Parts: sequence; structure tokens; C-alpha cells
Amino acid sequence: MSNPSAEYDRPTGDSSLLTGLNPQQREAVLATEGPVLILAGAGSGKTRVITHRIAHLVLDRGVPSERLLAVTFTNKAAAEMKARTEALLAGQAMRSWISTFHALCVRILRREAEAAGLPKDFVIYDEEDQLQAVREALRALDLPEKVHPPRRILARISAGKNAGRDLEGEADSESVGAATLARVAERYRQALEAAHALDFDDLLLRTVALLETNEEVRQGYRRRFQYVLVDEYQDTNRAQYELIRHLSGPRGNVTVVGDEDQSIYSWRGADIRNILDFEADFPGARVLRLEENYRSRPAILEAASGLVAHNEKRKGKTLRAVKPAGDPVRLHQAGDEFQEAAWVVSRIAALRTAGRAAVLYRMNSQSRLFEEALMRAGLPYEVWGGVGFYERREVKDLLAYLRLVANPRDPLALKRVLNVPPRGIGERTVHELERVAAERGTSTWDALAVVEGEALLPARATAPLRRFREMLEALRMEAPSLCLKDLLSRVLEVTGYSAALAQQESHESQDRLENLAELLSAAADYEVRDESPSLAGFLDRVSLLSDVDKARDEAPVVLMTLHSAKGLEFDAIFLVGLEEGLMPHARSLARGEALEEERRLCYVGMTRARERLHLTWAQSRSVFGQRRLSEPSRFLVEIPRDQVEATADGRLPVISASAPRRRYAPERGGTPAPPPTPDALRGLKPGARVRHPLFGVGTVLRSETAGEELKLTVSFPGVGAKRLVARFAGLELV
DNA sequence: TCCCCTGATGTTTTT
DNA sequence: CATCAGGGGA
Repeated sequence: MSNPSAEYDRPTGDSSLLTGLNPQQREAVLATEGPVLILAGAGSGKTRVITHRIAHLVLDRGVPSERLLAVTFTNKAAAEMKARTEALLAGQAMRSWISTFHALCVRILRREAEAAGLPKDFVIYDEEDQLQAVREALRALDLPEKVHPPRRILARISAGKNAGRDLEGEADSESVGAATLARVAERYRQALEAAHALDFDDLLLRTVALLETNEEVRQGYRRRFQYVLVDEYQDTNRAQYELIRHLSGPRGNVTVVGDEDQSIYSWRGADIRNILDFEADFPGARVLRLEENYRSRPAILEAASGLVAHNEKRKGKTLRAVKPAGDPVRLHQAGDEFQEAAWVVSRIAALRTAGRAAVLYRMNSQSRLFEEALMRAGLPYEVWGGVGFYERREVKDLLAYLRLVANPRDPLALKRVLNVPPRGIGERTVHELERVAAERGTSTWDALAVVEGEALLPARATAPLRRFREMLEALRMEAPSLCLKDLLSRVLEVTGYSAALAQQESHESQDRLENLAELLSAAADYEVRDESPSLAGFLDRVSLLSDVDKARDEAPVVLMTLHSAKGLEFDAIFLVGLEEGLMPHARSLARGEALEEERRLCYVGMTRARERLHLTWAQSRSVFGQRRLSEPSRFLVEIPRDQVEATADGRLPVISASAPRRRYAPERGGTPAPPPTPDALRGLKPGARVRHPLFGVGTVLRSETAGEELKLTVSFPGVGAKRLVARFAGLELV
């Protein structure tokens, strides 16, 4: 077979697309044929190269845009790539598929549902749904959650799937643990099958299986996608690798872009070998490097490169800073985590006019301190990730109703909202429904009609069931004639959901109503933007969306985990909590590979900075509610110090630049244990006014004593009622 | 059936 | 310390 792209070959000419690119970038744009690995260092203009390549193929080489496929990891990256490509194409219709791996798979599976052996109406289970399914599997097998934590089970099921292992086949394995796991995995698989559900892993695996087994489908997509491009290749897992291989074919034009130093998702099955072995996997591959860094000041780059040089598993590269020298890297040693937050916030306040800042931490739970400090300082900020919008209870409730409208046989959705808001359907009734469903091999939804029809329960229990079923059937009848937004508000009305919330009048229910309103506008927005909007399409989209994608990108200060920061850049970066056990995380200390990944994570964080990089650690920190002394991260020792300026809170010593190996011995007597309940608060009566360090001045609604503990319910204007333990809350009498 | 309280339990990172 | 699943009372 000759090169399929030859038909589009045209004289390249002097394209304006190539001006303004450096020679390495230009080469990467022009190298369109055959397998190509682009090793793109942080800040080397990777997205620019990708978008220019696409535009070059379309404009200069005459390739129809629908012949191109570009795959990324996040919706945000996909959206940016799409927008920038469209801008370069200047009005020409852009019909390439530019999407995330998961969205690509959903698209293929929806189109080819029949060939893939999938029900047309399959739904996507998110992590909460998955956990629920695991819990039910455990219950069905009579395995206590205490012995088998659902989270860990799920992680192992997922790891098994991603590694291509067949857990169910291991049922007779010698290890009892493995056998049990296999039984749970099998139950889990059955549950998802019965629910017409696919989890995130399934989306990839089923697509791979489809392409593997169905010649016709595979050839169809290969013909369609003559140029395949993969971003963040270092984070692909085995299934994603296979997907790419199937789509591009043995001699396809496949270009992968990545940076082994930024591989940070091995815990989710990403295999760094994919990028390290690319040349072996794709014979004849060209390897191009982008090593000029346009993003960061030299001091930042030097510190980051010096750190990652301690890794052994890398191809190695030398990043050159293009920008002239700027500020040195700041390293700050704080007394405790509160002082750390205070220092960061004071620096942010001082730098306010100097662009956007991001605070990056290892785990989401670290965000709170910084939120509180920023709030106190009156600085606007946004938290990306964490407890996501789409994970909120009310949002998931409403989405569950929508899922039921799309497919009433979705058992998790049904169970979730059957009695939400409370309508007199209790535990016993649910049990009976599930029993009937299991006995007759039907869905819970079909069991509704059976239980009613055969009067298996007293009328008192049957009546609410009938009302629920009729309500949902009516909604399903109505749905096709409504736009999405109207459907949502109709659901809220008919189910009594908004009425139940409105009745409560608490701040909390206000917040919930606002979230629901936001979901409504998200639906309206989707309907306007999508080419062929549908309920199923909306549900797919929502399942694949993360909070970082949704962020409005407006706040001058953003808070997020290091993982979420991948692919982003900010004028100022605050990389916080650089302590042994936190960063690197305690769970990575034992394994060298894991430690290297932590180092890469740190590297990713550092290289997000354009102008200023701040590294902080706290000498003592409260862990598990207990104050502990901490040691500075080994990464701080590994970072070359010649362009680092170190400071510390108060008279505390600074880690010495001249003796970097020295273990730092912290001073005794960190912050004392929490104070006893102040006597002044003991006699508090409802109506008294108190000041809370975070919520401000509020009124005591209730005061109760539980043993030695004094608990107060205090109403704060704009915040709502909070229950506080006086000993910890740091309240002052006003 | 609902609601409140409680005791236990848990903290990595997420498409 | 915060959430949450599970138990007991109204």
C-alpha cells in the first residue's frame, strides 16, 4: 500500500504558517508523514506546533480536515486546541475530531453500538456510581466493607482491567485474596452489564476490543483518520496505546507529542514505557525535540531542570530559556501551615498587579488553609477540582432523574432518587423491589410494575410506588417535546425536588437551588453549542467533564492540585507543602519508581511558572488532627541553589545552602495543643454574639454540653448556621 | 418511615 | 476534624 496521503501532496510553498516558528518547531510542523515522536519540553510551544501542524496539513497540503484526529487528555486541552486551530484556519470549516480519549471512545461506541455489542442507551458510570456498584457486589457476596474497603477493591479492579488482565479468570488462583477479588470483580461486571453501564475503563477497553475484532469498523476509521495526533503521550496507558495503534494502522501517520519528565499518571495505569519505547514500537519513527523554553525565566528553569536531573528513567533533554533573567526562585520556610498560608497570601497580595498566580499543592485537602487565608485577605480566588460541581448531591440527583428519563432501567439512578425527596418509599420497599428484580431477572424498574400488579406489598407501600412510576412515565412521554432546559425544570417541578428544597429556607438549600440553576444554564449552554444536542449527549458530556474544564478562568488567584496544573501556566506559582511525607507523598517513599514520579510531579509544578516561582514548606503541620514536626522535602535539597533566595518566618533558621545534605533539626515546642474551652464561652446563651476567625460575627442559636465538650450552633450572616466545637473553633466573645 | 445522633473511619493524585 | 454509614428513637 502506498502512502495514503500522497494524493494530497502539493507544493508546500511559502506558508505564512511557518513564520514565527523556530527551526525545531518548523521541522515538527512539517514532519507529517509516518510515525513521529515529538519530545516537547515544558513551555516549548507544544500546542503551537500541534495547531500549526493541523493547519499546515489542511491549508498547505490540501488534506480535508475530517481526515485528521487529535486526541488529548482533558476537555480543556481539547477545547483550546480546537479554538486555536480554528483561528489558524481562518473561517474554513474545521471538521477534524479533536477530543479527549474518553470522548473519542464514547463517540465511536455510540456510532457503532451494534457492532460493539452494546445497548444503544448505555450510560457512563462515574466513580461514585462505581463505588456504589462495588458496595452492592460486596453486600451480595456477604463480604464486609471493613475487611474489603470498596475504594481499594475498585482500584484493583481498574488496575486489572488496564493491565489487560482478566480478573474473573483468576477465580481459582492460589491466593484467597485474588480469588475474592475476582468474585467481586465478576459481580461488579454483571452489575454494570445489567445497568447498561460502562465505567471509564470500559469506554477505552470496549473501543479497543471493537477495533480489534471488527475488521470493517477498523478499516473504516483507518481510512477516515489518515493523520492521527496524540498529545501528552507520556500519560497514555496500555488501552490508549492500543487504541492509537488500531486507529493509525501499521504504516499510518501517527504523531505523538509528550515529555517523559511530565509523566505523572502511572497510578492510573499510564505506562511511561509507551513514550520511552516509541521508536521500537513504531519502526522508522522520527524523533524530534523541542528544547527552547519560551515560558519561564532562566532561574526557574534551572531549578526545575536540576531537580528532574535526579531521575534515572528519562530520555534526557536540555531546556534552554529564551527569556532574559528575572527574579530568583524564592524558598520560604514557615513555622507552621498557617504561617505558610499567611506568607503565600501576603506575597500574592504584593504581586497582585503582576499577573495571575496559582497555588499548587499535593492533595486537595491542603486547599482549605489557603482558601481561608485568601478569604480573610479579601482576595478573590477560585478552587479548581476538589469536590466538583458535578459531584454535588443535588446535581447528581437531578442528573439521576435525567438518566431515568433516558433509561428507566438504570438501577443506580432509580435507587438514588426513588425516595428523593422523601415520598414514603422506605428501606423495606426497596428491598422487596430488588428481591423481585433478582428473582425474575428483570430490572428494578420493571419490578415496580410487578410489585404493584401482584400486590406483593401492602397498599400503603404500593401507592407511592405507583405514583413514582406514573410520574416518571409521564416525564418520559413529555421529554421528546421539550428542550433540555425545560425538561430539567419540569423534572424539578414534577418530582417535587425544588419544592422540597425551597421549603427548607436554610442557606444550604439556597446554595443547592443555585447549583441546580447553574446546571440548567449548563444545559441551555450545551444545547446552543452542540451540533446535534440530545439528552444522551448531554449526559455523556457531563460524565466526562471535570471541574477544571468548567472553570471560568477569571480569578486572579487559582488553587489546584499539582496534577490538575499539568498543561497550564501562570505568572506566579506557589508550590506549597514541600515536606517529606507530603511531597514526596508518604505512599511513594518506598518505591523508587514512585519517588521518581513524585519528582516529576514537582517538576511539572515548577515549570508552570512564567515569572516567579515560590517554594514553601512548614516546620510543623497538623496531620490527623495532631501536630507533627516536618522535615523539608528531599526535593528542596536536590534543587540547585545558586539562583534561589531563601527566607524564613521570624528568627527560624533557614535551610543552609552550603550544607544541603544536612538534616534539619527543628526546634522544640511547636504550636501547643488546642486550648481548653475558654471559660468566657462556657456560659454562652442563645442570642449571644461571637466572632469566628473565618465566618465573622454571628449569633448563637443553641448551646449544648456533651461531656466536657461545649457545642454551639451559631448563625453567621451570609454563611448559614454552623455547629462548632467551642474548644477548636477559636471563638471570641463580641 | 424519617430524622437525629453517634461512632467509626479515613486522607493522593482523576479522565 | 469532617464526613458518612449505620443504629436507635419518635
